[in-house]
Amino acid sequence: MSKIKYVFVTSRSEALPRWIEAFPGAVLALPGKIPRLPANDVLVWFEIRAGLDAETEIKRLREAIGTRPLIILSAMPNDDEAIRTFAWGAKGYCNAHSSAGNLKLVANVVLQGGLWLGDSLLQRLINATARPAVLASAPAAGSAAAIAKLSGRETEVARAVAAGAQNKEIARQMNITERTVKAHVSSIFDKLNIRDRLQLAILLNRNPTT
Amino acid sequence: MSKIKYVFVTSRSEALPRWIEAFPGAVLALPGKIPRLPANDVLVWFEIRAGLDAETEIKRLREAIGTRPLIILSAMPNDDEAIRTFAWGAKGYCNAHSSAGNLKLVANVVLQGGLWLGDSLLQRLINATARPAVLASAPAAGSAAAIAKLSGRETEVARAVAAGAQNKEIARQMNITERTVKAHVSSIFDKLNIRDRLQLAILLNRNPTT
DNA sequence: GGTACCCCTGTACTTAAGTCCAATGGTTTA
DNA sequence: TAAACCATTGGACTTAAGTACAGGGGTACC
Repeated sequence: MSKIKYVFVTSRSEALPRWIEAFPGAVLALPGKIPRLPANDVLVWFEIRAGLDAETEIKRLREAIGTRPLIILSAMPNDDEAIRTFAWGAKGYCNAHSSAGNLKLVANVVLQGGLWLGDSLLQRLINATARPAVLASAPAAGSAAAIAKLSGRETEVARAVAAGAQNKEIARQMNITERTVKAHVSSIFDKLNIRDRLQLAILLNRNPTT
Repeated sequence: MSKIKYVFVTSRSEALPRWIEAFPGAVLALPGKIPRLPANDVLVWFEIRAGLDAETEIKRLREAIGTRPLIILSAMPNDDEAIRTFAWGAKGYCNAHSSAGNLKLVANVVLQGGLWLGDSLLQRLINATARPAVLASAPAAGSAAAIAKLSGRETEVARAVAAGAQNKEIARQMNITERTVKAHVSSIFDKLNIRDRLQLAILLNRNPTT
């Protein structure tokens, strides 16, 4: 992993000392004035502040940063706010006044592909999800029938493709060769009688009507 | 952080080579036969295997390990199983055949207080939780808001792409050159800050809330 | 033991996709 | 009227995707 660039998006005039302590080279940006970002290895922090439409700002920010990881800072964290931010695509949510050490920890976790959220929050998510109705409606109707024809690994690959992943990414994630991913992908096309990954994404992502 | 002890709970007679590679000093234990554990710095892995009542086992295991972090391994990971395991208190869920490097990564994330779960899973959790309250007031930032930024022709192209069409087909259909289609497509990617047509399809096809 | 999968990989090839640089003519707007 | 989009295209290029052909090792079933 090469050098990571840290960008703090906040309406403050200057960064909190702890942020700088944690990430000396960090860049400060105002909401709505996001600088151009390099292709990768960027971690974006957004601080929710009073008197600021977090939803609008975060969504705008998301468009500016694409799929780069985003962590939300809040001076007064609470579960509801956290859930909303995760719904907007955040990978982490933590106290804006966390120590430098904790910030680095959170950054590490997120950069390694993990999520950062409190235990109470997780429990709320689980409780809301682990109900029959939700579970039942999860996989789209069309997809369920389609996926049934696939083998275990093929299913994994198909899901990843439907989520927008490229072969190389899937290979890394599943710890196999890109060649093997291609083999699975071809087999999937064959079984589902479709021509390319775009069709697969459409098939698996389409809504169950109802 | 002092030395961490890793315990793998599985019905296998021996650990997978990758587990040992990742954690040379790891201990193997059978479900129901958990050894006494030191006070802290223990990370417990539990492998879900066919023909085993995961729920009962995990709950029993939970009693034996207290609040020590638990990560679930599954040879055939899927979202439903993952949700259930998190409901039972797991901190992570990953493929039992992950590489040594990945296992260490997951361990790191969890030991540092993070959670490990796939993106697709998070999305399901979020959707289940946030839908009634949040989405009600903010109808699908996805398609509508995104498309608004596109010009007329770009919108046409975007819709065709999201429907699974190839550039050549779109060209014929719109009676322009494939080259022009490409230009529109590139412009779309640029405006929506996405990388390829697959992402576009996902963006436009994801539930526009009725 | 044979047949049929599944999972994994390699080489080599064709084609679709996407980008870069560059240009033309039309419309809208400050 | 200049600036700023929009729609259109060309040439050249790089890379991702997908296919064809071919193999190895594993499990499951008859």
